[in-house]
Amino acid sequence: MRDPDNFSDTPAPPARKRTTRAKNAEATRQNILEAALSEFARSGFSGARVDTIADMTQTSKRMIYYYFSNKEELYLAVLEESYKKIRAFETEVSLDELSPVNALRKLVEATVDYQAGHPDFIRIIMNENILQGSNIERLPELRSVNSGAIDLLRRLCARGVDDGSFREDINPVDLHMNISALSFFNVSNRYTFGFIFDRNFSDPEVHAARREQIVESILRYVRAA
Amino acid sequence: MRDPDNFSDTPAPPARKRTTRAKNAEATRQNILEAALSEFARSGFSGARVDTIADMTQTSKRMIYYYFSNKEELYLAVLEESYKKIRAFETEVSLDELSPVNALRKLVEATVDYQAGHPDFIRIIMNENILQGSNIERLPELRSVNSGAIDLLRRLCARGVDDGSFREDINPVDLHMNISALSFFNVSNRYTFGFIFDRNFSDPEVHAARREQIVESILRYVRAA
DNA sequence: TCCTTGTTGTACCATTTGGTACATTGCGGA
DNA sequence: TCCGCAATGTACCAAATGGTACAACAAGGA
Repeated sequence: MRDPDNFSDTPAPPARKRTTRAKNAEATRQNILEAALSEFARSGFSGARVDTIADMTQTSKRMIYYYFSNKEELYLAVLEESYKKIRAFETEVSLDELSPVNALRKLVEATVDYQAGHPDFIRIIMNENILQGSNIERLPELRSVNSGAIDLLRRLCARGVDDGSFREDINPVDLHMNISALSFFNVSNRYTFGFIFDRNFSDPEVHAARREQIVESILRYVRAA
Repeated sequence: MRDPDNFSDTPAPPARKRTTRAKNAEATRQNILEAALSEFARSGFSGARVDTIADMTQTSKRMIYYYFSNKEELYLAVLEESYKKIRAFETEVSLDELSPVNALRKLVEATVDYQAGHPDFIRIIMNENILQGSNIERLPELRSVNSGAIDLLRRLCARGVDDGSFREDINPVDLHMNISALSFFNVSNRYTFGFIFDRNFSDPEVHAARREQIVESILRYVRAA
């Protein structure tokens, strides 16, 4: 994913291979972003330590401030990239050749799996909500990004109404919210809920069973009559 | 619930009445707990400032360390009290004289309203999950506390199956999880979701409409056939 | 070859922050 | 009335933490 060249975490031997500096620049930036995602997700904005991020990087703290002028900007960059990645995922799921019911099933399953597979993303969003959305407001382009998800559902609902499998009065935003809520909660509250009710969501079987319940819940929500 | 005596939220005039010290002691502790809940909820564990909590209090930082030996213990006390309060609420909702469908409707509505009315509680739980449940593990009594919620649902399901209104294969933990997820998400993701999809959940009408969708979703989830 | 410019490492600083030393006050029991 | 101890206020500290000064290095154009 990245040129590991002459950077390493340990006190480091002088220098080994050698690539052009220009090439490393972007790689360094990405390297920082990945480390930052992990650290912000683990500890929240305030809990995250810039020094810790630097240590996870193949470069130094100096570089963090070189590419992202301060901690807040770095956090913002992480937030933006996280949302862009989930959008990319959504558009990848191909549903057009499936029946409405099967398409919705597939979409829900994919969403549940995606969220479960990206706990860092979930935590970043949780953290942003603790901060009362103060940063996301600076990223207005996310609105158009996410409205794609609604369009997708709107079309799907229309198809479902046409073939008689869905009821008519479904608001796609509510539907999206139901899907999001059920798949988000699985991950977001994994620790407290898992502890209190003794469910280990890391277990693949537990995950699959829960996913089926979510699918069931959504299908029952949209089905006609 | 508490002796309101000479405590108030505003900067407050020097000192007014005068109660016995002993009496004030418990009040001071409660006063600190309330301030801490608010601050931890607003900023998360790391983001919360002990000095800020002290400022919100009618007493000094010294007292925080007197009653709770350090920041972590204070956080733990807040977490514990939050859970105990939500338990108290659940047992208060009386459902026995209602039909299963109406009882479930009432329970869901009450849950949605309760969570919406206690955003600080929601944030505390979010924060605890960001911390990967490291503190809740030290409060094993919460397990028995919350298992009451499951018992309630189990009985309700049995009644519903008896009178033919509910399907037979409902797992009460899954049902509880659905209810929790849908009502939790409303509050937990209020800022990001609200911003992206332009929904203001503080608006009573928006809240009521969403609540009805959640009830609908749950009822469809349990209904027979 | 040399100089400009983007990139990077080292060492350091000022402030913030959790936490404490120490003195003081006043209630309640003897 | 007086003393012991719970309760509290003031002032302070050491460590952690976000951020920076400054120098140096490398690559590419002149």
